[in-house]
Amino acid sequence: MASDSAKPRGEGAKSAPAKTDAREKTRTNDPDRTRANIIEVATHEFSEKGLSGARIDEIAERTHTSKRMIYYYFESKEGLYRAVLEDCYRRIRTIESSLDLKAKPPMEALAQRVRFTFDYQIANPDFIRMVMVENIHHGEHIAQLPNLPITNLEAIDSLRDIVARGVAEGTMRPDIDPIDLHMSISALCSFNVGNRHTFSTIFKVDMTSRAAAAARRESVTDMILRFVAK
Amino acid sequence: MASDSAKPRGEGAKSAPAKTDAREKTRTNDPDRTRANIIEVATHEFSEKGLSGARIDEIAERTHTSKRMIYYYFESKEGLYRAVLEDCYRRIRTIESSLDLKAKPPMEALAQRVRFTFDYQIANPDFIRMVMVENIHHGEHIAQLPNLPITNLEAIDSLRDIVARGVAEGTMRPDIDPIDLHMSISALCSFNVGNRHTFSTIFKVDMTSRAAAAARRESVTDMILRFVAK
Amino acid sequence: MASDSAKPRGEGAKSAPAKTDAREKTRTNDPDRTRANIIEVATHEFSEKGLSGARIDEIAERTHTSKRMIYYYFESKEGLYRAVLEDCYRRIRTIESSLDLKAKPPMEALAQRVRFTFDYQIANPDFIRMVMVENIHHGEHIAQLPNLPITNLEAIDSLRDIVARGVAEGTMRPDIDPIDLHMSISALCSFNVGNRHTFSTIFKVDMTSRAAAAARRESVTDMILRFVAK
Amino acid sequence: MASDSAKPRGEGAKSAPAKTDAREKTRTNDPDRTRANIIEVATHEFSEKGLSGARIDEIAERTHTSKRMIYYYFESKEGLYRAVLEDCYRRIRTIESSLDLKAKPPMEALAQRVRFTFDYQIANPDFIRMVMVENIHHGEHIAQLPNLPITNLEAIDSLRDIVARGVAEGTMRPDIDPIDLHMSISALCSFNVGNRHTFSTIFKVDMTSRAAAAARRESVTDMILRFVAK
DNA sequence: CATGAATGAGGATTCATTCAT
DNA sequence: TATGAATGAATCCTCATTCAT
Repeated sequence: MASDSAKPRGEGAKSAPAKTDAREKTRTNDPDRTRANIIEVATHEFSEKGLSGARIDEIAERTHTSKRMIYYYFESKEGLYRAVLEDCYRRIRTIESSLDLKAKPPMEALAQRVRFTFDYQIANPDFIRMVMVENIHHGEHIAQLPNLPITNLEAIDSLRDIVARGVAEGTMRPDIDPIDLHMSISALCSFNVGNRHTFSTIFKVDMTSRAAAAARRESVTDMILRFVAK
Repeated sequence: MASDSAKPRGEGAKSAPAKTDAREKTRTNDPDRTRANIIEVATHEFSEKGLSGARIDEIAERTHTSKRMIYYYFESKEGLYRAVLEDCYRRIRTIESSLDLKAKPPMEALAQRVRFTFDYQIANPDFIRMVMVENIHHGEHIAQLPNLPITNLEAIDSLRDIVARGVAEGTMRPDIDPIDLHMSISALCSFNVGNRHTFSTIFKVDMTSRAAAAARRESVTDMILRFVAK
Repeated sequence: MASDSAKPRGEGAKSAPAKTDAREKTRTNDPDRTRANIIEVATHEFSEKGLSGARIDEIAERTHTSKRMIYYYFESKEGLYRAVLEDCYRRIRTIESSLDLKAKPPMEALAQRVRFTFDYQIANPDFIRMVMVENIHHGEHIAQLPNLPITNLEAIDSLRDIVARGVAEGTMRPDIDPIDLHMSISALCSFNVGNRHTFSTIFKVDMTSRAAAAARRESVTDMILRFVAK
Repeated sequence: MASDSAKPRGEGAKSAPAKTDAREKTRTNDPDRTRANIIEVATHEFSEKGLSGARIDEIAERTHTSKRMIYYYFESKEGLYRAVLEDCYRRIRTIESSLDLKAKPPMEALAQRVRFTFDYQIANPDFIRMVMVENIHHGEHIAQLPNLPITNLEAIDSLRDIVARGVAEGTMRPDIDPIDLHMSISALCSFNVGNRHTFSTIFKVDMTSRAAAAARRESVTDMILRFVAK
């Protein structure tokens, strides 16, 4: 149904600057744009309130179109949610792929990868929040996405390559499982965003300031590097 | 300990009048039990479906009592949710406190602490799921719980003690921040439960088998130990 | 779900006269009555506009309760429709059963049966209209009613008895199939109500006046009697 | 017979301007054919689901053209419905007229007429279903068709002729009203198709098999013949 | 304490129809 | 003529919550 060529127009919703012309409620007749705009708005709504908490009316209101268009393109609230989910994963994959770490020394490459991941999560909290939402729903929607699983293996391949080079070089332990390593990186990098609210409340600590984030980023990077080091 | 455990009957109680008289005798049902039963059922419902996804009707149905009782004890859906949240944190605190690590060598104590945390999350997925749900809601409800923050500092104190002993002993680095360490342990131990669904779907790996859990537990423990090691 | 003891309170909706007390929007707390009232109103709406043409809002408006109650008792528009359908068939069965034809001479009994059926259809157009609506929907809803089919066989049994007596008496042919006979009676008696609008428009004839109905009733009765006569 | 068959382009046309010029050449698609195709598809849709149950989108989808064309030719859903209704009646009239019964002996002619009608209904269930749908809507649309009523009187005239010949011949009763007779024939012949679903469900009988249909046809024919017989 | 009935406000979804190209 | 995009106004349905008993 409909085209899926949605041109992703940046991760940060509201900040998109120049958008050529008239904004609100202009009949676009550009399906890709309409679609992308809906997804952009919906991403924020779903990541902020969850699947059941999100309101189609609210999404429609923040959109350049009407509620009816949401159903025209996505068929249902869940259909829209799935599209949002897919889009989130597509974006992170695209960006992760753009990292070129092969030329760098393994340890440095790994550090860069960790820092990049850490920064990405902080810059794009919608992503990890969507992941949480989807996990609350037992991953039932991601399981329905046709062309997702394979693609993300790039992240693993990249790690495997780094580790292999590190081992060859003698700086890394040989018994590192790339998937396990990826899991640890993900866990450590997403916690700061995903669990920010409860953790900071309970332990009365700041987790969002630049300083706090920077310190945590180094701690996380350090932890990963020490883990793989020989 | 008759009926005084129906403690915080709502932060902004509007109508609940004095009800400690004649009525008491008609039914012998233990209010504590009723309350506990509701919380038990609600915990599962909220952790499975989130705050907005959970249905009061469903909770009432699974309960030994009726919907009316839920409102009688908790005043609103949010009131019930808060009670559930509080209960979750109370339980984990109680259990964490029961760990006596002071007698053990620091490294061993830390390892035990990590393994314990890891196992607890696996055995009680409701907890981490509730934490996720609460974070989706920006921690606004946990912030309203009157007597929570202080209590959990025990976990930090315990870690601080272990690290101090490790440093004194010469087996641990001196520049370890206990809160940062706790964050890492939490992140690594909760990821397996919290992100299980998306991660296993995307990377087509098993995360729930005994073997997978055991391997991951050791990897996590290893990571923490290497991190603090001198 | 809910009780199905709905006390049928007369076939003609609007005409019900004395109803004890206050009418509009009084909290009844008498589920049977609420249910019956909803069915009464819904019967008319569905028979007038069909399943898809009927509006839940309209039904609710004409009811003593609210739209919400419709869903409370009947779960969905289709659920309400099914309840209405069942009620229609229950009523006609009840009334048909009340006819005591065994004491009368066969020919006379049959004539009375035909006239009664003819008059019933005219007096209760909702019934045959509901049957038409249900046939437009391929009988899919009546097929879902749990306890219907058996019961209506009384109508057949009654006819079989009449014919048997007529045959024994020598006034009726022996090769009359009671189901086939019932079908003819139904066809002839329902046409006047069911196809009234198109037929009278096309042939520019009056079908609703007392005289027209009376003449048609005799023609139909005559046709049936001649058919079975020896 | 190029484009003049797009006859009654709406009884209350609001906007349709003169469109008989330049455009004609761009596409060679035969408008008559397009119209006929739409009507064909719509006939089935309306007769299957009723006026309110039918979906313009579905009709458009099953059509060789687009939704826009439906509105171009028929102006509205009701306009299309009316066109379908008219087409149904036109077809049955055309076919009924093709029966040449004047040469046959009256009783035989009548029998043939009944059998023909019976078979036609079975072969064209859409017709009787449309009639039912229209009656559910109180015949309000057929009343709007400009040139229908007169035409169908042929059916009555034909019957009148047969009966007159039968009376003259001495085989038929003199007091037969042709309209009343037509009504009976219609009732008996349409019931098998129109009420098939409910009747077969309630009485657990088969009404669609060849054998069942044949038996019923003879019963119906027999009933009509006995009715008119002297 | 306990229950089933009742409800208003809101939320997802659908539909006939029109517009831009 | 023809098409896909777009839409407002319903329309069905749900939910937390309250009332009568």
